[in-house]
Amino acid sequence: MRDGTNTRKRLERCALSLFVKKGVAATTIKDIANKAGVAEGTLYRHYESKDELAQHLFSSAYEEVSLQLKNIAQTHPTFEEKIKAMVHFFCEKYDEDPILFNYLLLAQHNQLKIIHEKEVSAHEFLVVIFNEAFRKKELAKQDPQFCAAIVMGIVLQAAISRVYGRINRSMMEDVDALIKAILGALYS
Amino acid sequence: MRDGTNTRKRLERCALSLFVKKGVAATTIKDIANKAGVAEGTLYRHYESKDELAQHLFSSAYEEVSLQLKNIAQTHPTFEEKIKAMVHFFCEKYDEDPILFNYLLLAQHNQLKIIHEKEVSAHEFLVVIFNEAFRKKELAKQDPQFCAAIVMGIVLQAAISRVYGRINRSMMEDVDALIKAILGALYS
Amino acid sequence: MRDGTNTRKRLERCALSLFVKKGVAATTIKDIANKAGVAEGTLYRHYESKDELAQHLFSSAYEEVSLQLKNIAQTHPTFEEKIKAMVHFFCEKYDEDPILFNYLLLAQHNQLKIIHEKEVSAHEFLVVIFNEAFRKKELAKQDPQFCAAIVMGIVLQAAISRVYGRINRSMMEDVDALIKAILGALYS
Amino acid sequence: MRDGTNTRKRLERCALSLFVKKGVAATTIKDIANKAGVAEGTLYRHYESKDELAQHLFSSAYEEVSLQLKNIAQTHPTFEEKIKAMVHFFCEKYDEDPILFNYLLLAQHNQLKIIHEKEVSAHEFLVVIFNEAFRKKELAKQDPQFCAAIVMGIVLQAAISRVYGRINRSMMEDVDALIKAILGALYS
DNA sequence: AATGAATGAGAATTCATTCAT
DNA sequence: TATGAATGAATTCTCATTCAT
Repeated sequence: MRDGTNTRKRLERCALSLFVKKGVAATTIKDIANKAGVAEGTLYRHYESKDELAQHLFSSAYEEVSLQLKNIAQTHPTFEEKIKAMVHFFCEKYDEDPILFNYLLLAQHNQLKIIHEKEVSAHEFLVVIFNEAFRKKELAKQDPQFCAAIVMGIVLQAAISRVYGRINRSMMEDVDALIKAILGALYS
Repeated sequence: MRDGTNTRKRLERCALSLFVKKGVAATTIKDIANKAGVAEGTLYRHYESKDELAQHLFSSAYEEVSLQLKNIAQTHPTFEEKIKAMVHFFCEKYDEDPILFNYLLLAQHNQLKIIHEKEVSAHEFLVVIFNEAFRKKELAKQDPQFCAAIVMGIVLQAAISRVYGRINRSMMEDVDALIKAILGALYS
Repeated sequence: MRDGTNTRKRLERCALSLFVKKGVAATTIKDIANKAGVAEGTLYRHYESKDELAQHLFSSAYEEVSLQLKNIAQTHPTFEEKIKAMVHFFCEKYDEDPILFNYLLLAQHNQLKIIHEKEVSAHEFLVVIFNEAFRKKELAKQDPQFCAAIVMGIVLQAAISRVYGRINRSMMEDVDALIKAILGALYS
Repeated sequence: MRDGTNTRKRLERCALSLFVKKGVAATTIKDIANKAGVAEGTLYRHYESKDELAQHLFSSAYEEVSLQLKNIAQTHPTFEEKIKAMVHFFCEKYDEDPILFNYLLLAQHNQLKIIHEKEVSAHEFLVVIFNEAFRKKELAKQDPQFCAAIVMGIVLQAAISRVYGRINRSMMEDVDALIKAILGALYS
C-alpha cells in the first residue's frame, strides 16, 4: 500500500514556498499540485481545502514555536536571560527553516486572528514576561504592550529584511547585535 | 443630485478599509460596492480595474509620504534630528489617517512589486541617512540595512499593535518613547 | 437596465423539467444553463447554489399548495365535501402545471424532510380533517394516519401514473372516479 | 480471518440503508465503505461499480418479488383472492425487510430505466389481472391502469407512511384493513 | 454617471475508479 | 481479498468585467 506521508510532506513544502512567493490567495491548487508533481485531487486527500492547508501550515508551526518560546521563558530565571534565550531561539529557528518562518511572518497579518483566539501569541508571552520583570524591579515600569512591540518589531523586521533580500547573513550572525539593540531600546 | 466626487471618495474609503481588513485579493468588487452603497458597475466609472484602484490608493499615499520624508531628511542637519523628525512625521501621519497608513504598511506584503519598481521605500531612505551618518561619524559604522531594520521594526510594530487593538493611544502619545527606544537601540 | 425576471423564470422552468426528467443530482448546472440559453454563472446571480434552486422550486410550490388545501378544507363544512373539494383542487392544480406537480411528487422523497420540519404537509392536514370527522361521527373511528395514507396514496399514484405515461387523460377527467374510490375505500 | 461473504453482505446492507436514506446519487463510495468499516477499494472486489451495486440490490430483490407475485396470481383462481394474496404477500415481505423494501419502493423514482427494461413492474401484473377480471365479469369494466393505480397507491402509501414514521405498526397488522380499503375502492 | 444582469474564464472541489503494496 | 493513496474528469462555484438600459 502506498504511503502518503511523502506526498503530504512534498505538498506542504511546495505550498509553503508558493504561499511565500505569491501569497495564499494568488496561489492555485493547480500551482501546488504541479509543483509537487501530483494531481490536483490529491491535495484533497490530505487537506479539506486550500484554506485548511494554509491554516495548518501556519498553526502547526506557530503553535510549536509558541510552546517552545514559553518553555524557554520558564527555564530562565532573570528577565535579561529570558530575552536573550528567546531571541537566540528565534534566530536559530529562522535559520533552520527560513521559508517556513517567512510564511509565518507574512501570513500573520491574515491568519493571526485565529491565533489570537487561542491566546498563544508570542506577543502575549512577552507581555507576561514584562509584567514579571516590572514586578521584580528588573526593568522600570512601562506599558508592557509597548515593550513587547519593540522586541517583536526589532526581531521580526530583521527577519523580514531577509525575506526581501536586504540582508543575506544568517539570523544567528546577528543574534548578539539584535540582543544588544533590544536591551538598548528597553533600558534607554 | 449625485456628486461623482463623493462617490469616488466613498469608494476609496470603503475599498481601503476592506483591503486592510481582508486583504486586496479577498476583497471583491461586490464587497466594495455594497459597502459604498453603489452598484458593482459604478466602480468601473472611476477605475479601470480593481488592481488599478488598489494601486492608486497605494501610490497616491505613498508618493506623498515619500516626498515628505525626503524633505524632512534634507531639512534637518544631524542624524539624530533627522530620525526624530522622521519618527515624528510618521506618528503624525498615522494618527491623521490610521486606515490609510495601515494599508500602506500591510500592502508591502502584498504589493511588493509596486514598491520595488519605485525603488523608493522608506527603508532605502533610512539606508541613505545611515550611510551619511557613518560618514560623518555621527554613529559607529554598522550594517545600514540592519540599522534601518531596527528603526522600521520599532515604528511599524508600534503601528501594528494599534491595528490589533493592543495599544489604543495615538502614535503621537508614544512619539518620545519611540524615539528614545530607537536611539537607545542604535547607540547601544 | 436589464430585467432579470425573465431569465429567472426561464431558469426555473428549465431546471424544473430537467429535474423531473433526470433527477436533481443528475442534472448539472451546465444542463440548466444550456437549456435556458444563458451562461453557467448566470444561475448564481439568482440562486446561491443548485440545491437552493431545487429547494426553492419545491418549497414555494409546496407551500402554496398546502396553504390552498388548508383554505379549501376550512371553507367546506362536512367531511365528504372537504375531501371532494380537496381532490378537485388537486386535480385542477395538476392539470394546470403537470411538470411542476411531477417535481413535487418525485422530489418529496428527497426533500420532504424539510417540509416535515415546517409541519405543513398535506398528510398532516388530512389527519386533522379525519380527527374532526371522527369527532363529528361522520366516519367510523379508525387510525387517521391510515386513512390519510389511503387518500394520499390513491391521488398521488393516479398522478404518478401520468408521470410514467401509463395514463394520458387529464386528472380532471378522473376526478369523480377518484373521489368515488376514496370514499369507497374509507367507508368500506 | 476475514470472510469475504460477510464483507459483501455488510457492504450490501450498508449501501442499502444509505441509498434509502440519501438516495443513490448522494451516497458516495466512501460513505458506504466507512459505514461498512472497510476501505474504499474493497467495494470493487465485490462489484464493478457503484451502479452495479445499486442495480444488483434492486434486481435481486425485484426478481424474487416479481416471481413470487406471478406465482401468487396464478395459484389463486378468483380476482378477489388474487388481490388478497398479493396484498398479503406484499405486507409480509415488507415486514421481513423494510429497508430492502423501501429501496425497492423509492428506487422506482431513481432507477426507472431498469424497471422499464424488464417490463415486469408490479403495476403491469395488476393490469393483467384486472383485464382478466373484466373478461370474467368479476369486476365492472374500467381502465385497468386506473385500477392498478388505486391498488398500488393504497399499498405503497401505507408503506411510505412507515418510512416517515407516521405509522409504527407492522404492515401485517394492517393487512385486512388494506384489503378492505382496496376492495371498497374498486367496487365502489 | 449609474445600474445590476449577464458573461465566461478560471479556480476550487468532488468522487468513482485505479493501482501499487 | 484488502488497503487507501492517487488520479483526473466532471462539476460546482467565484468574481472581475462588460453591456444594455
